[in-house]
Amino acid sequence: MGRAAKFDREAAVEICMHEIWRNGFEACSVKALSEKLGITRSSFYNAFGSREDLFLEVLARYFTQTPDRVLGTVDAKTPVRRLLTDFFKDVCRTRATDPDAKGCLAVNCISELVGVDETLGPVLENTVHAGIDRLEAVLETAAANGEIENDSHLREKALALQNLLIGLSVLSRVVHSEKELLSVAKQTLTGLGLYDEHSSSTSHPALTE
Amino acid sequence: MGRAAKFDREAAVEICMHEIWRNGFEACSVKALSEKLGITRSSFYNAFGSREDLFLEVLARYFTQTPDRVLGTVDAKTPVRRLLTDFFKDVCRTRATDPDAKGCLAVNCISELVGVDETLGPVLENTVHAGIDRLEAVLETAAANGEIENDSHLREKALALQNLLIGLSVLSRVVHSEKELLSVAKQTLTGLGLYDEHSSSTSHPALTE
DNA sequence: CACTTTTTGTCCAGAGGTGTATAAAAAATA
DNA sequence: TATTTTTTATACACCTCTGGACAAAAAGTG
Repeated sequence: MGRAAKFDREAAVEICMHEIWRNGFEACSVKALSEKLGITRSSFYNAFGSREDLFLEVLARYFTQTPDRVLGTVDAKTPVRRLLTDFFKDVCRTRATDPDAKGCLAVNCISELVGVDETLGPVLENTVHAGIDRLEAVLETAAANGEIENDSHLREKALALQNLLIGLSVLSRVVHSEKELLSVAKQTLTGLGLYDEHSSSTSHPALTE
Repeated sequence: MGRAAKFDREAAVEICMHEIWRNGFEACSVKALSEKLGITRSSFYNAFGSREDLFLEVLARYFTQTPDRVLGTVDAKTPVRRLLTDFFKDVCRTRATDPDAKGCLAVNCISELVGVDETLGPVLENTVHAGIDRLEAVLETAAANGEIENDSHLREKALALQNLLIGLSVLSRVVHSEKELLSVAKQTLTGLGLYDEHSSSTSHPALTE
């Protein structure tokens, strides 16, 4: 019942997310972010606590929007190869259609923060490990329902998938052609026995560069 | 016939390279680098011109030391699959044995500078494209001497190799086990038809994590 | 010694930013 | 009106840094 906040917190986090995504975390000072939001530094600190806390909020929000949400929707009946193929196609399209070619926020910040920032670095490390865990779980589902062979190397296959994802995220900063990114994904997934030929292209034909 | 420089320029570039590699370019101010070198800012500017010029010198020096030098040694008789396999093994070992897990200087700086710094960003973009070109040339050699099939998709295969390399560079910031990195490389190379089973392990058995 | 190059130190004028504290004003509700 | 929360503005004390200019000192050679 006190004064209402002047700005929409969700919208503010979204704006900060894009600034950090485009310019990197270190380049986004509290002063610069406050100005971008049209509020004073005092209001920024009152609303978000600190730049580090804001970053954690940004990360959380980012993960509600990333293509890899679908990896958490897997159940015993999910056709995993189709899901993975669709997922990587979605990643390629998302990265290729981004006008700023910003890549992936989390992957961008690995270079910047892991081994450098004692608080945020480990957060990003955990993000990568969680991603590998999730991919492994997805592969376990595939093995359980006979889609792929369980050759006791699912962890390694999950690592290779995460590597493909990370690589695409960085490569897309430089290579902007969806077709080229898709060819990388297709080749690597095919080699891992995970490419689904009949996968939906989600109603969009592959775009030419 | 004037005064001699007080410091060894090569050694200075090496020191700066490690600082930038470990902390990122933006974090390395002229003041900090000068202090690290034990010289004044004036001497820094006199010797290197600018921080951007220094960075270009650092990059050039870095590329004289990176594992991918071997890709330029290919001639018509080179067994390409062995060379590529050895190369990726070397990359995995180099990254895994780095006590700081610094990854790859050039790849680290992509996130930081591409799309952000108008001068240095394009330099790094060109580096990536040059890497793809070089891999494509290597694959053309392999096709010419019958090691692999020339299916008119060598450019795409080169892209997939570059993606593997970039992925490993970033992944190694988080995953420090050489064995795990090697498994990623092996799986992906195998899938691309480029893994050489009899490749030398360069007299070091794979280290366990 | 003269000449040259490098190093040093200082200044300029400016730029950018930090977290914390505090008081007043503003906005909302009862 | 009183109460509460948010916003604003300001101060503190400090920090960090920039490129360029310039003069003097230092170091090396002829």
